[in-house]
Amino acid sequence: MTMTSSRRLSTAEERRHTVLRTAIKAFAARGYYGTTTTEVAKAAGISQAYLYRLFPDKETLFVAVVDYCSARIRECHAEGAAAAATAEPAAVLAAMAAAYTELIADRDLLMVLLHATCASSEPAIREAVRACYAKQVEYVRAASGASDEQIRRFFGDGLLANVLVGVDAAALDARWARTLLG
Amino acid sequence: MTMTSSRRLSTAEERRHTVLRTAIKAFAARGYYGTTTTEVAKAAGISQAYLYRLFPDKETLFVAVVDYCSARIRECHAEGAAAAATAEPAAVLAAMAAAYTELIADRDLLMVLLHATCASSEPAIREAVRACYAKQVEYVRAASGASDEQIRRFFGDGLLANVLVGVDAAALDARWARTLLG
DNA sequence: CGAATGAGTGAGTGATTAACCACTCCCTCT
DNA sequence: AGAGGGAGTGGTTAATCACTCACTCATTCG
Repeated sequence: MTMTSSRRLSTAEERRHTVLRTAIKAFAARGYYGTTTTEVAKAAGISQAYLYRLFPDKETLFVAVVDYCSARIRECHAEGAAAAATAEPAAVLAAMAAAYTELIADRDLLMVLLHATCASSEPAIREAVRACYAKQVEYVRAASGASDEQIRRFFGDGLLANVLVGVDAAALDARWARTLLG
Repeated sequence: MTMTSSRRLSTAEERRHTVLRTAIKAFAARGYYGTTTTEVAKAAGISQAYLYRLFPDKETLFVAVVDYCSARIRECHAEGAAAAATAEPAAVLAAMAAAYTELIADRDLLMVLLHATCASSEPAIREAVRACYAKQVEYVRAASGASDEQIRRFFGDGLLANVLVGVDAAALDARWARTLLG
């Protein structure tokens, strides 16, 4: 509607993006049910009322955050695949796994996805989580050419890493933790 | 204190046990943050006020439910191990995995543990989850004599199964779901 | 019998929450 | 200059939550 030159992004769109980025931190701690919209707004540096101008309701906001995380993971896998030593499936998977391990080192993104899986009794959230897995599996398959069995093991390892980060197993000096951390 | 014969269990203790059993269903749907104490009380068939007589607060109640689930899983693993064809680690692990798959078919117990992992930003809950994993890993190790690598794969497979049940992947007719279900 | 004890509840309380509305400020275009 | 619209907020509301209290009913024991 407005002008025809420069300054393409409307400020509201920028804000929405800021909210998604900062909301990860907020939702990571206590998930969909346990996080208040006020906390999300504070993390983004805006009022709670304006948060509701940017997103119609809490569920839509959370789904948008999940989609954002899903996209970040796909970027991460892509970078990993690009850095693979050879084009062999196993090598590509290993490179992707390494990139993923680095990505989830900060915990927040990972915890959001764990929380999203938990909150999948809400239909809209379940769909977002399913879509996230669907895109990941198909991307990994396409980029690596790995077999079903390899892909399954890839995701099994990833989920184990998720949980270990989730309970902060690395901070423990216990045999079970060392066993699972490998 | 009371009499010396018969009727050993106090009724309150029986009630507490009923609550733990039925609370699994309640907490499974929306987790620690999303489930109200009223819902838990209703599921157990008692008033919310009496729930608070049986458990000092919501967190203690939830931790007790997690411990109860943890014990159920260990029983399940034990039954699986007992039914193993041979005493070889791989055979014992396979039998345990089969028993576990059967156990989580009803979703509820599994979802509680997933939710517990999510809620591990509460220190008491994190400790309960860690204890649950610790007991599982050490039990599996002792009962099967498997290597660290085998144990890691065992839990990776288990967690993948958890998530797939969590998002009800079996109900989908999509390639990614078939790949991960194996 | 009567007192004591434990099971169990109805009716709240204060705090918090998602969502809404009326409003101000500021920028841009005419 | 001034109108129009978008960015952004303070204040509120109806509902809901964890948790409490005063109370009743049933059993048990001396």
